Amino acid sequence: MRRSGLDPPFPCERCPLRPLPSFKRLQDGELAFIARRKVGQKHVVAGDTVVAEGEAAAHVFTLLSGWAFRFKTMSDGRRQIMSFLLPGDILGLQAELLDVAPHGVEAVTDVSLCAFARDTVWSVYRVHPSLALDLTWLAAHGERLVDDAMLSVGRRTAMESVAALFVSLFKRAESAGLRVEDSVPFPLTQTLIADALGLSAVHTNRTIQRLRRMGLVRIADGRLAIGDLRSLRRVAQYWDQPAPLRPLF
Amino acid sequence: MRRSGLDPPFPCERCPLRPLPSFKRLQDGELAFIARRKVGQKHVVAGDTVVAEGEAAAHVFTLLSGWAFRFKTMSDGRRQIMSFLLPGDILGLQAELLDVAPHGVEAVTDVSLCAFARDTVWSVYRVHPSLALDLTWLAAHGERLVDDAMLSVGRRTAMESVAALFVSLFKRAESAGLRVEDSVPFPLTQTLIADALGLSAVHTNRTIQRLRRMGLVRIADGRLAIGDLRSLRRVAQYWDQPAPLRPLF
DNA sequence: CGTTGATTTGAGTAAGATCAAGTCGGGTGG
DNA sequence: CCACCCGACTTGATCTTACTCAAATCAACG
Repeated sequence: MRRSGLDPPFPCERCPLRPLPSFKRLQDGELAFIARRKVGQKHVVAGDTVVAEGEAAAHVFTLLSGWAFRFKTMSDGRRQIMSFLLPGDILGLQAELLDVAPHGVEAVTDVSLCAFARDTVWSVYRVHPSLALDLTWLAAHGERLVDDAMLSVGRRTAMESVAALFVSLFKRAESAGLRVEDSVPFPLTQTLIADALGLSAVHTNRTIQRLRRMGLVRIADGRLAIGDLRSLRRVAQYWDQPAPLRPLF
Repeated sequence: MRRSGLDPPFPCERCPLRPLPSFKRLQDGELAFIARRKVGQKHVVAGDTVVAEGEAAAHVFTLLSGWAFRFKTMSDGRRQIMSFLLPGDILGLQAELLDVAPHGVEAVTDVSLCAFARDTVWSVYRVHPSLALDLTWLAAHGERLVDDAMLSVGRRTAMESVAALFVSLFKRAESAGLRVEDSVPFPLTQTLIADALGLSAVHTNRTIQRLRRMGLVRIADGRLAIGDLRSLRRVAQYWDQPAPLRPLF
């Protein structure tokens, strides 16, 4: 296990995410404001904890690179993953507002996070109402993701759930600028997928194999490619509205 | 089916919820501001739709009285309830921010809602930063509820899920001032509970019967009483941190 | 080359779904 | 008042999806 720490902040002016077409442009002064509130870069090694379950809030973070997930565990070890976090996603808002993190956050890959000063949220609300609204937008968007996942876990069959997860992650990875040719990076183990969908790892494995044999997905070398998006969506019964521009902190 | 409509607003100054001990006190001017933005009272009859799935946002509402629920349906009729809404809960924030309601809302009982003017959210952010923060708090709190529910649907057994739902609803109803003696109103049908927990109605029925026979809950005359909260929590493996004061719009 | 984590396969089992009746209570119309 | 209807709840029987346990394979790594 390698070290985790807090480095000098990566300069927002050279942010690799912000220029992407899926992110909202900022107004004058807003970028400078965000940059000023950024206190450093946190690095967490794959498999390590970013935020411990039930811990008081440390910082609000934006995920700059790498994948992570939010989860809850039960005393006997059962675990439910609420959502995966990709570059551009914010984390720690709940913990900040509700005083304590109602869930843990763990890094799937090595991860780099932009850390914001402790009073950032409140200062955003006082100084930049439009950024504050963006923050609420991000909270609402986060809930939308969980709502979608809830439909999978509660009502979709294993086949449909896995298919829906693949479509959703593919689109999100694409919008984070991770798509190359017809594939995106895919660092999730089958155990993680199982914990996100409320399935056992064994059953998840068999389900993925079926999707593969149907030629709907290809997973190899840590990358995910979708053969026929239309068909996969049909299997999943999953249609989302086209994503609007999203804010980035 | 009786009529639904929009009546003159119930005066915020005489709000029956706000004085309750679980709600946050407001600063000077905030109540007046809220009252000014309130455009009317919407009444929806039990079983009717408050917000249609996929519809553009109409208003942001606060639930004044009655119970409702947020849900998604699949083309073949399978339905997942994301969360129940009790007096004091806000609804329509997601639809307002994300342009379209990602889920439907239906009334369980007859329901009365405080409707706010279309530009309310933005004006809150410009004029009353502290209220804006409250709005985000409510969004974050809403997501916490869904996260909890997700653990039930994904990882808890039927027994645990039902128990957890009962505990959660009992506490929420209590904090909305609905508790009388050792019971709260309980208008949910077993079908609704099933749709919230991702179970079949039949299995939900048998599970509730078991809880009853164990003496952990009593449900009669549309009310829910919990025999031994401690034991029920143990069965559910459900412990929440004591609720902090929550904002009310 | 042994270890470790991820994936795969097989066999047996159980939680929960589905199908089919039947009960109970509260309306509604005759 | 009574017959009927409807929705919610209940019960029994059967079936299936997905879980559990156990072991094998495979690749990466030190």
